[in-house]
Amino acid sequence: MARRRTRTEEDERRIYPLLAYQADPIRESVKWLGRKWTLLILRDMAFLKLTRFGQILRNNPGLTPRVLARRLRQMREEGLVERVVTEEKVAYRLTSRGEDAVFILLAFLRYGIRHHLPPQAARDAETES
Amino acid sequence: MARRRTRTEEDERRIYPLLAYQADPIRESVKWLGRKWTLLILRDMAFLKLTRFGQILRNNPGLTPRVLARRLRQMREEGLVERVVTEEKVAYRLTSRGEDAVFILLAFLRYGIRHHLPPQAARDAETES
DNA sequence: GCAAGCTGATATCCAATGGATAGTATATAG
DNA sequence: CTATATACTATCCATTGGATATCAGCTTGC
Repeated sequence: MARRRTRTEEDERRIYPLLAYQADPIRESVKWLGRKWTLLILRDMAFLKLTRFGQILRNNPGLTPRVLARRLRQMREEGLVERVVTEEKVAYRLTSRGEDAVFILLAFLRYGIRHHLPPQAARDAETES
Repeated sequence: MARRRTRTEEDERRIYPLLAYQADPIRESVKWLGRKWTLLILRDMAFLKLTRFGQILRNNPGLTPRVLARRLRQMREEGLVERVVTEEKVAYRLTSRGEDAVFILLAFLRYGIRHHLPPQAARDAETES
């Protein structure tokens, strides 16, 4: 994991005016990526290399086909994934925009390691063995 | 903004086993931070330094008092914010765990700048003036 | 050829969540 | 005494999500 970095005053001077922007970038990106299951689907595709409807479904207990279909459609609208049909099979692939969103997943991963893993596991995860 | 960094194979070898973990850190952190309005409330507190119920409410069109109250209660359960009563006034403050979650906001901010700002504004935002 | 079993979905129905709006308790201002 | 503000809570309806069944298209066994 990258070394922790503290936000500086310089950071804040740069960030503040962006939030006042008519289309606040945090609000917009949360709107497209923040709905239930979206980030977990993205995780399955980016890290576990899952590409099939059924794989993603089986990997997420609680996720139903109805919701997965809707989410994939919305993710296609945002340009995060594309639907590819090859040899009569359907596959979903991350676009470059989808790859860009992986940085968000890494931030969640780091937070999760720090705050939702038992202490010993968190130490193992942060210090390379 | 930090320079872009490409994920390496080394990264992937480190990330994969974490996802197989019984309590997947991405799933856990998304569960606590991924509900509607949570990240926007966090943004208001971290970047705009809002501390009052009414301030946050007014700054988020569409957010209702009912939902804000529930979200703040849930955020207190997760230890992201604390409720402080001083001189008969109520204020909410980020805890250190809340500050840790700001890295997630920065990831959303960067994605939003790249993909949800008009091209010229995105360039202005990424290259310091 | 045809039932059995995959696949990627869609349809129906009910539960949970969120949004609109009104109201409450307390305090301060005029 | 009324008006206004703050930090909520209550009621009600709309939207979203979850459980389950079903479907169309294709392959596989026999």
